[in-house]
Amino acid sequence: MNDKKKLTLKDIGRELGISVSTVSRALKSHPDIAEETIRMVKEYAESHNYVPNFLAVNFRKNKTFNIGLIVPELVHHFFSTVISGAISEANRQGYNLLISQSNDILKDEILASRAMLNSRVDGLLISISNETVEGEHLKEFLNEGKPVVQFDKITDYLPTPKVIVDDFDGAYSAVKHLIDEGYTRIAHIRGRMDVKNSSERCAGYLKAIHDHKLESNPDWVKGCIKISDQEGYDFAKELMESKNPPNAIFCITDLVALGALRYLKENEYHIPKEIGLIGFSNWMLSRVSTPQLSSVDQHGYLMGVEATNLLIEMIKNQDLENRETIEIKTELVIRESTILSKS
Amino acid sequence: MNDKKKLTLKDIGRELGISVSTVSRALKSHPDIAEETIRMVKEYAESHNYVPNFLAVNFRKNKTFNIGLIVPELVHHFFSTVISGAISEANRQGYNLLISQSNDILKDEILASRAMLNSRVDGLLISISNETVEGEHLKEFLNEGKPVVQFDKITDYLPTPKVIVDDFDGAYSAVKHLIDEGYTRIAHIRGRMDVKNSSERCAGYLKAIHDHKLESNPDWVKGCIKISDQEGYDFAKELMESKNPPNAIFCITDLVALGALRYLKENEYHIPKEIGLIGFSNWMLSRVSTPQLSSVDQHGYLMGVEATNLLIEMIKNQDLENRETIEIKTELVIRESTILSKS
DNA sequence: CATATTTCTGCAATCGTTTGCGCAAACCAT
DNA sequence: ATGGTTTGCGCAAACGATTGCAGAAATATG
Repeated sequence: MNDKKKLTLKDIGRELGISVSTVSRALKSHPDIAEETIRMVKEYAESHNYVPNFLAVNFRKNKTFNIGLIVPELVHHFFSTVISGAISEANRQGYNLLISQSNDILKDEILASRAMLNSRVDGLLISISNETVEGEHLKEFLNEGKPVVQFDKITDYLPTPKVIVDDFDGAYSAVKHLIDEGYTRIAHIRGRMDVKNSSERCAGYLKAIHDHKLESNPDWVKGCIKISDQEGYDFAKELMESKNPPNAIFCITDLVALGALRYLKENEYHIPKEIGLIGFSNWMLSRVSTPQLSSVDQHGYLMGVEATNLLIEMIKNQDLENRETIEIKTELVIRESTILSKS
Repeated sequence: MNDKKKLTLKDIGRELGISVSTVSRALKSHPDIAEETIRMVKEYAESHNYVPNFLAVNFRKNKTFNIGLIVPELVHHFFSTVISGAISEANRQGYNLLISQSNDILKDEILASRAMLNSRVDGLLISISNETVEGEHLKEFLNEGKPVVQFDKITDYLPTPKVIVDDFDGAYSAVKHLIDEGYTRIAHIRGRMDVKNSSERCAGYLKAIHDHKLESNPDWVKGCIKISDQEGYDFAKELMESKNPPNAIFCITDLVALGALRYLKENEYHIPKEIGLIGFSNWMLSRVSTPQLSSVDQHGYLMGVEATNLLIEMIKNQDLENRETIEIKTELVIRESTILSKS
C-alpha cells in the first residue's frame, strides 16, 4: 500500500516524448513553450493529478514556505486568537506555520528560535517572553537574511517591523468611557511597568485622568506581578477598604477584573451602581460573567493577519529593512459593568 | 548582510582535503571511517558550527519531519491545551508541527488536509469536524503510506489509532460525585447525540443514575446544539420552572454550566445548597466563577503528548496497522458548586 | 614473498526540480 | 537566395546530502 509512486516531471516527459525541462516550463506557462505543448502537458498533468514534489522544489529554491511563530503561551485566549489569524493568512498565501511557545522563559525561547532557524523557516513571527531584553538570538535570523516581525510583546532593541496593539489609546478610551459615564474616582490595577503593554495602558489611564482633571491618587494604582485573578481580588479589597475608596476600577486584563469582581460581589457592592469595573482584552470570560464585564477588544485575529502579511511581504522582497510599525486600533466593548448613566 | 553562506559538506571536505562522502560518514560516526578522521571532521564541524541543510536532507530522505495537526477550533481552551502538549512532544523528538483549523466545516477540513498532504507532512494528527462522517479525504494519507492518528473527536470509519478522553467514565464519576454528596434529582444538559463525546457523557450520566437507583426522568435531559452559555441559561430556566425541578445539574461543558449558573444566580438559588452544578473540561472559566465550578478535567496536554508520541512511533516504523485506542482518564475537580455535605 | 583479508576512503549516481545557454528549425526581410 | 531574427525545445549543471560499490592501502595469513 506504500507503493503509490508519485508522478514526476520525468514520468510526464517520458510519456509525452518531451524533455523534463520543457515539462517544467510548460507547467508554468513559460513564453518559450508553444501553446500546443503547454496545453498537452497541463492536460496530462491534470488528468494524472501530478503534484510537484515540494521537498525538491523547496530544496532547489532554498525556501521552505514555512513561517515560524513563537508566543509566550499557547493556552491563552489572546495569543490563540492571534495564531488563528496568522494561520489563516499564511495558508491563504501558501505558507505553513510552525508554532512554538517560550513559556515566558528566555532559555526556551532561544531553544525554539534555534530550532526554527535550523529547520529553515523563511521568516519568524515572535511575541517575546517577559525575560527577553535584547534578543541576541533573534539577530541570527537577520544575519542570515531571514525577516522577523515582532508582535504584541516587543523589544525596541531589534530593528524589525512590529505589529502592536495601541494599548495607550485603548486604555485611554476605557477610562474616558468611565468618566463619560460619570465615575469620578478611578483606580487602576496595572501590570509590571517593565512590560511595555502594561506601562502603555497605565500611561493611557493617567493621561485620561489628567485630561479630564479628575482626582489623581497614587494609592489608586496597584501593581500586579502575575496578572492573576487572585491579585485582582486582593487589590480590590485593598482599594475598597482604604480610607479613600475609588468608585471605578480599570484593570489590566479581564482576568484581573474578574478577581476584583469576585471581591466586590462577595462584599455586596452593587456593580455598576456603586462601582464601575472594566477590563482589557475582551476574553470570553468577560462575556459570561455576572454582571457582564466591559472590556477593550484587541482584535487579535487582525493582528495575526497583519503580522503574517507583513512578514510574507518581506520574505518575497528579500527586504529586511522595513521598519514600519503597525498599530492595531482597539475597540471599546461596553457591557453591564460600567453602564452608570442608565441604571 | 545576506551573504552569510552556510557551510556545506563540500566546504569541509575541501578544507580538510577529504571527500564529501567521508565527511558525511564521519559526522555520523560510520564504522568505515577511521577514528582519527572522525575526530578531525567533528572538531572542524563543531568549531565552524556546521549545520546540515535540512532541505537537502529531507529531500534526499523524502521526509519533512513535519507533522500536520488539524483541529476544529484553535481559540478553544481544550484544543489549545492539546496543541500545547503536541508541540512539546513533537519538538522533543525533533519534529515540527503544522497547524490548521477546520472551523467545524468539512470543506475547510478537506482543504487543510490536502494542503498538508501536498506539503508532505510525515503524518497527521486530527480531531475531526462535526460535519465529517466518513473522512474519505483522510484515506488519501493512508493510501500514501502516511500514518494518521485521531484524537478527541473521532470517527470509527477510519482504521487509525485513536486517542480519546474516557468521556463515559468522566461523566459517570461526575454524577456519582453528585450522588455521593447527597443530590438525588439530577438533570443533564447534553450536546448532540451524533457527536460521540456528547453521547458518551450522556451514557455515563444515565448509567450512574441507573446504578444508584435514582429517579430517572426524560424531562431532565436537555439537548444543546451549539453548546453555548445561552443554551445553558435557557435550559436551566426550563428545568427549574418545571413542575418537577432537579436539585443538581450536570452540564456537557463548563461554558454551558456557566450559563446555567447565571440563571440560577439571577433567580437567587443557593449553590450548592439548593442546587448542585458541575461542568466538564475544567476550563479556566470554572476556576474564576462565583461560586467556583466543579468540573471534570480532560488532561488535554497529556492527550496531545500521547497522540503525538503514537504518531511518531508509527512514522518511524512505517506502521499503519497500529489500531490501538488510548483512553485518557479524566479527573474529577471538586470545587464549591457541588459541596453539599459540608455546607 | 605471495596472496588473502581488512580497513579506510573516494567516485559517482541519486533524489526532483529549476534554469542558463545553446542550437535547430522556421520565419522574415532584403 | 542570403543573412538575420524569432520560436521552441533540450542539454546539462546545480542545489546538498546520502550511499552502493570499487579500489587503494595497510595488515594479516600461509
